[in-house]
Amino acid sequence: MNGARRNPEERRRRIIQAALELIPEVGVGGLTHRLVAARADVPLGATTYYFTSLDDLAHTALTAAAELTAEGLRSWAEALRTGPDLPATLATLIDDYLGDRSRMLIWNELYAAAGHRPELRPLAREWSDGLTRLLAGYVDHQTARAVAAFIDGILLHALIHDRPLAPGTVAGSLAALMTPPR
Amino acid sequence: MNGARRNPEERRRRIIQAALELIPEVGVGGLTHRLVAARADVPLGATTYYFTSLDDLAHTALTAAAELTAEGLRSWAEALRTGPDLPATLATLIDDYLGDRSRMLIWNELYAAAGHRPELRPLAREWSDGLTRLLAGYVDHQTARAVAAFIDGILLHALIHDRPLAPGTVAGSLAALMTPPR
Amino acid sequence: MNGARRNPEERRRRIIQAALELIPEVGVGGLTHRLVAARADVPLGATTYYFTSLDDLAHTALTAAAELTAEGLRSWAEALRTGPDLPATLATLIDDYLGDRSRMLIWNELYAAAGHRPELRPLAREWSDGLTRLLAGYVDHQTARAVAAFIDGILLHALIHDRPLAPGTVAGSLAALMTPPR
Amino acid sequence: MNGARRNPEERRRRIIQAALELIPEVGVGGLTHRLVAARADVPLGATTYYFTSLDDLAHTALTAAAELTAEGLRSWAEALRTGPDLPATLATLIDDYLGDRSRMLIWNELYAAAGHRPELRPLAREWSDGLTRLLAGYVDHQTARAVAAFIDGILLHALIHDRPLAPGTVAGSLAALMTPPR
DNA sequence: TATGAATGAGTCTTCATTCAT
DNA sequence: GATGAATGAAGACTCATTCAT
Repeated sequence: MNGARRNPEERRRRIIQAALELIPEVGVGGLTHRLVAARADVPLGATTYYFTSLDDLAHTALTAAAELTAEGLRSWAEALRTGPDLPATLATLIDDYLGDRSRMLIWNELYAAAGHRPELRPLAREWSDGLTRLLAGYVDHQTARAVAAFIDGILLHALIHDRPLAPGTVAGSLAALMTPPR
Repeated sequence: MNGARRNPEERRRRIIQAALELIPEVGVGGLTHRLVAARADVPLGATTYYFTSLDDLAHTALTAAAELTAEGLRSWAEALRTGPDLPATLATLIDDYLGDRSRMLIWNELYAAAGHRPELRPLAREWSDGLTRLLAGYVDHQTARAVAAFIDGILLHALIHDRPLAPGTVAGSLAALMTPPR
Repeated sequence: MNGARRNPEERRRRIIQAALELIPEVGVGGLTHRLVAARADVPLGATTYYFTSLDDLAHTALTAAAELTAEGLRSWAEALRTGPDLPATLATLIDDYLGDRSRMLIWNELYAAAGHRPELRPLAREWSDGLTRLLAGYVDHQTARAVAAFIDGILLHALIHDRPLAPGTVAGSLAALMTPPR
Repeated sequence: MNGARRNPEERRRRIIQAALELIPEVGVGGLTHRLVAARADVPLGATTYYFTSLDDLAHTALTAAAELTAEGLRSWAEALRTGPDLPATLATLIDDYLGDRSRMLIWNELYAAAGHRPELRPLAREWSDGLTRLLAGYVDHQTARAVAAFIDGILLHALIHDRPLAPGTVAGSLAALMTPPR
């Protein structure tokens, strides 16, 4: 009777979505079939039916997060292309990102998990590599890497400090980083 | 006859040390009494005898890591005081840090764990706050925060990339960040 | 092929039955998952699958015992309604009860457990309250309470003495208790 | 320096006293060396040093409780000897007893424990037998047993009901029980 | 195809008891 | 004589995974 509920693709998506909601709350390591099934409001069996194992589920969810990130990068690209001032636009984009704490937490979990699960490293690199590629359209590659690292540092700081760096400061620092030495 | 075995302080230290070895391998969430006991080569009961709970053990180990970090900061302070050129000295220190992958992994685990375990946030802040305080002796506070964030970003990048940023690039970026705009 | 094993209701009942068998042997506090699972001839996991916790299991078993007691009271009611002489009939019923040592032990365990587990008190009151209600159909309420207390005292004595009170004595005492003072 | 603390007899007594305090709170089965040692404010080792095993400790504590009960019976004997009216005096004594909930709980624990630990049965019988002996000085033996059972029933009821039987009712019932049928 | 009952391995934790000091 | 460090057995409980239906 409930077509949507019975749609396999939809089921998978709900489960992944539930996992993504839970990761910021309990960490990747805190995921359990039961927790995910309850959050997704699907039967317990569904989580093992649609995914080979819990690891598979976690990996799929993190891949989905990476895909979302790729989308985010595309919108950054668009903004940078049309924005008037590179550092200021970047600072604004970063400030927007800071508003999505859960996205940052997922990413941080991914970094940590990649530390002891090598198969996650390519996934963990996606954001940073994509960001570097994007920036490399404006500055040289080494500088792009440095700026990407700086941005990651800013996000990391925001996670554990009550007050993030002020956008103005960020913009200034970005400008300094990206301006070729006189 | 068995003096070593009867040395409580030594026992505690061995257990903490084992936990610190394991965190980079399995993550904070991957710690188990059994794993720690086996690594420390102490009976299973010892891990619960010396620590109220596994959480207590993990927290104690992370606190010990923070203490090591504080020591590291003191040696950075010394190096900066005597070093000729601030950015170059910092770049060297960072490069040294990059050699201690396990220390970086522990720190990263701490960041991630702090994301869903608020009681760890003060601990997670220690490195970043200490670094900021140190830098604030040389530049204004906002800049110090930005530089600290940058350094954390560099370390993070090194964790997931095969090749870290070149010290020369780092030194250049630091100089740019720390030089007051003309 | 294994129909019986797949019958959840049956499983639950077996586990509860096992607990009820064990309580007289080891006490409520002596119940363990392992003990119950072995007695019920079910896998260890079944005891935690069907009951939230060991406390839940014990509570459920005691509730089942209370239900049996309620049935017992209904048959007492029937017997008293049709019996010729109230005290003599009661004495006979009590004497019958004395033959079921395990039921008495369970009830005694419940009383003791209720002493330090307040959530069991309502359950512990069921027998005594039901009995009082029943008797209140024949004598005034205060007397009914006194008689109910007397009956409980008789049962208690039987538990620790080799030889219970003689039914004749019991009948005489009941008659004395229930006869309005001249 | 602290002579009392170092006095072995005193130590034993403190431990037993602690156990007696704890039994109403956690039950006989809930006793642990640690709990008792903490309550008695003695080192953990003392509880195993002065008692062969935890069972021994519990048994000794219950024996001490029985001894207290024997004392209680002596004062009942004295009261009954000098009191004007037997049922009324007994009712008063019972009412006093009801005020000492912890003593009732200990006794109830003893009854329950005796159910599955036969070695405790003689101890459990002490109160009831002593009471019967005492009453046998005033009424025939069978009646004495019945009255003793009634009194135990009253105490039991008080444990699980908020409101005990009224002393007046108790006195009336006792009078009825103890008056030879006309 | 989909489910949820079922299981047993593995987790943290408690604790009686031992024993070196 | 006394203590408290130490240990390993055992307990409650969780959960990934399997599989009958």
